[in-house]
Amino acid sequence: MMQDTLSLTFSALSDPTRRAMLARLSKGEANVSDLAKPFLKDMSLPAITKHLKVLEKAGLITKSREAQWRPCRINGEPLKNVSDWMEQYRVFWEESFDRLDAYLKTVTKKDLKEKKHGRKK
Amino acid sequence: MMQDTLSLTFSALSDPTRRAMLARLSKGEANVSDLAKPFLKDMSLPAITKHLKVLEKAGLITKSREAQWRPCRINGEPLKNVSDWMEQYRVFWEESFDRLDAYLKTVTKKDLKEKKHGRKK
DNA sequence: AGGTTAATTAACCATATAGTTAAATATAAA
DNA sequence: TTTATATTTAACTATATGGTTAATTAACCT
Repeated sequence: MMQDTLSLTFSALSDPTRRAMLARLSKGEANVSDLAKPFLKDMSLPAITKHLKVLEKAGLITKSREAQWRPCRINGEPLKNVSDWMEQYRVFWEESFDRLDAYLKTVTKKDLKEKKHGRKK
Repeated sequence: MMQDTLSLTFSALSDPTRRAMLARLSKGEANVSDLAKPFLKDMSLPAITKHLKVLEKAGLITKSREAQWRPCRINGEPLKNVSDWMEQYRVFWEESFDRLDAYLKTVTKKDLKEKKHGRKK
């Protein structure tokens, strides 16, 4: 079972169908059948409803009512929490480039030496 | 089933135990029993092993061997992918609510116009 | 009222996930 | 060689997840 909001958000984002729905909603409001259209060859409408429920429970979208349609809108707030959580780790992917760079420089130097002295390892 | 790397990463991050392990590893290398210690009142060691396997398969940590210990290190690369994915949504949490609201209303108006003049898309 | 469109709910199924206990493996140390 | 420590694997269980089809609800349109 999952109670904390960050887990709920990450879990909702861990599905490509749901991420595609968010991507669509980032271009503007859309109702359920609009959102379903790209996926109806792969899955049924009830499956879509379920995915939307997951997004809704995570607070990533909101649904309203307009006649028989349910227009959905993206809500970025939970993504703010993800972004805040990510910040503490930024150094670990920016640093890796430095290390790779340093490593490549080392290898190059070593290689040059090896060539000169005809030695390996 | 989950094949794409982004889904794998989000899924690995959707558990508070695993995020706590990452937080611990962000302070430096640690072996399995170090990582387990804060959780042994809540779960068994095999449960810890499984969580670490999830993190490892997502590429978020690497494990090496040192005598009977398995020192683990964080690997930030998958988080870079998450960060890149997140960028397209930054506008939805970072801009003022008024501006975001205005933006969404614009998109909605366009959609309504399209509806008025007949078919969408 | 009857029919159409939009979306959800119910009931069900298969697989994945997160945990358990008990046994096994790997290495060090006595 | 035995024992202790660190960790994993095996076998199992319960619940969650992601899908299905069939039925249902809700609102609109003649």
